[in-house]
Amino acid sequence: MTASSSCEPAQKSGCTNCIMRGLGLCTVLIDLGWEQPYSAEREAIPQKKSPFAARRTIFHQNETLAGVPVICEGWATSVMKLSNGRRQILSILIPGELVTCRLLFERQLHLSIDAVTRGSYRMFDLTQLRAAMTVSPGIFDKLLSAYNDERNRADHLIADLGRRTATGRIARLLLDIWNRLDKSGKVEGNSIEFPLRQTHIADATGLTNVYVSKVINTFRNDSLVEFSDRSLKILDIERLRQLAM
Amino acid sequence: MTASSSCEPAQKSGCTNCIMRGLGLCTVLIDLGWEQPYSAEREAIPQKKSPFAARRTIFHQNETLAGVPVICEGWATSVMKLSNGRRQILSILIPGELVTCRLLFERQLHLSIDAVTRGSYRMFDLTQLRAAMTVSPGIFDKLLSAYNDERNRADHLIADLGRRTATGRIARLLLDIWNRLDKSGKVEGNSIEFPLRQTHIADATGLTNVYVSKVINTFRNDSLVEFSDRSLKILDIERLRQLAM
DNA sequence: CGTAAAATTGAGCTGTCTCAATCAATGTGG
DNA sequence: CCACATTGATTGAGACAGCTCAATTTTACG
Repeated sequence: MTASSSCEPAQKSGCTNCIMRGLGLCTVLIDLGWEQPYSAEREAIPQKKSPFAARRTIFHQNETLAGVPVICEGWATSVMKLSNGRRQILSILIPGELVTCRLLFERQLHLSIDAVTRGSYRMFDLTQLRAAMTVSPGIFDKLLSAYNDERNRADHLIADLGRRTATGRIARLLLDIWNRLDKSGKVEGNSIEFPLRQTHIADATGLTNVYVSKVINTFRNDSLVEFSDRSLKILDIERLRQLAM
Repeated sequence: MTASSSCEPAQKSGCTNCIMRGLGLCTVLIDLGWEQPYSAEREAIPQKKSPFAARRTIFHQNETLAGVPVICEGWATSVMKLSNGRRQILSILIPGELVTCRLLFERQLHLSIDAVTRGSYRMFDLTQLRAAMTVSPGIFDKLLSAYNDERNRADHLIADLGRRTATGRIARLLLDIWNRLDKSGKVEGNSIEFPLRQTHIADATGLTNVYVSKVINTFRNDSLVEFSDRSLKILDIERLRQLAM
């Protein structure tokens, strides 16, 4: 049986590298054969997954959540929307990632979660997670170190926005996503899935979509990267790293 | 007895609003009469405080710490230093504040802590703190919510740097510091202690010291603020808030 | 009191933005 | 499965916010 149109191919699922699976918090799914390729059995698994459509806001700024959402399939962004109508992307969420560890300790979201592609998330119950944390020091440490990673990325983003030029910021964004996908073995040949629009890059780097287009074109003309069919190929990673300093 | 030259007046100590005191983690000091005004007794308290000089780096980027430092007196900054020589201030540390909650879960500092004024810090033992956290849910929650606050500020800074103009960023920085001091009752009349140099403001807002000088002068000419003798007086907070949007 | 650090000022430059028009790609409903 | 509507990308011309450089003055500090 091939995958139906309502279901992503197993490839795109984040389960393999999902933080919750790493914590053993997903045993039910493992037992049920979740990691097997797409199959009738798999579709029979109780679907607690919530789908989301592309380009929709999944959770609104200031919404209150009773759990911690994890992105199962598809890409999303966490966005801060300012009163002047401008938007700043705080982080790009790829499959298998927790939306934000902050929700482990606070029910209110201070930012909006917007979908890039269509996909799905699974909501992990907060009290259940907190209980797991107090019982198991391993889980506690891993979740907190995930929080530290989040914080680390935020700090680097601050430095990028405050002290780097457009070229550097964009190069760093591309390399950052590259590295994250690389860690979970999602680099194929020298290219990765890359569903972000230039608008997303602009909102993530504090630039204009117009200017992003111009910078990306210089990258293309210099044979650094190639975009095609929602994927990114890096042709000269060394020179790109140079631009990222 | 008046304060000796080697000791700040009680006014400048952060103990009154120190997070550790709030957590009851400072009972020894309380019992010994720490909260009394400057006195011979107070000076007799076992001094675990470590002094630091103005404008010095207190902890270096990538240093490994066995505890969590709390600023007792004086102001400091946490700074990210880039390879191109530029620097970005991630946060301004005022007396009574924990340097960063990240150190509760990770021994390595990823940024540098630089003093603004001279002052002192006290190092809280990591294992002792972790133990207190596991024993007392109250302490756990408070420290984690402090971490959330930190994270929150980082997110807002990202949005500021990415999507706001120089005027807005500077206005927001001034108001942010104002509000933090206000919370701990340190606004007197309509002015606050303000030891930051324009260079600090520049590094915190991602601008140049030259341009900061120009913007601040427009603020002065518009009778929004007044700087004198390391203090800041806000003359028209409403209009300043407008500029901050 | 002398030296180092900080602030000010001006002239010129440039990276990035705005506006606007056009073209390409993607998605949707009949 | 096509036609239309929407969203995204490209391009060019012009404007301006914020930068660099450099000289001078003011302030802070040992």
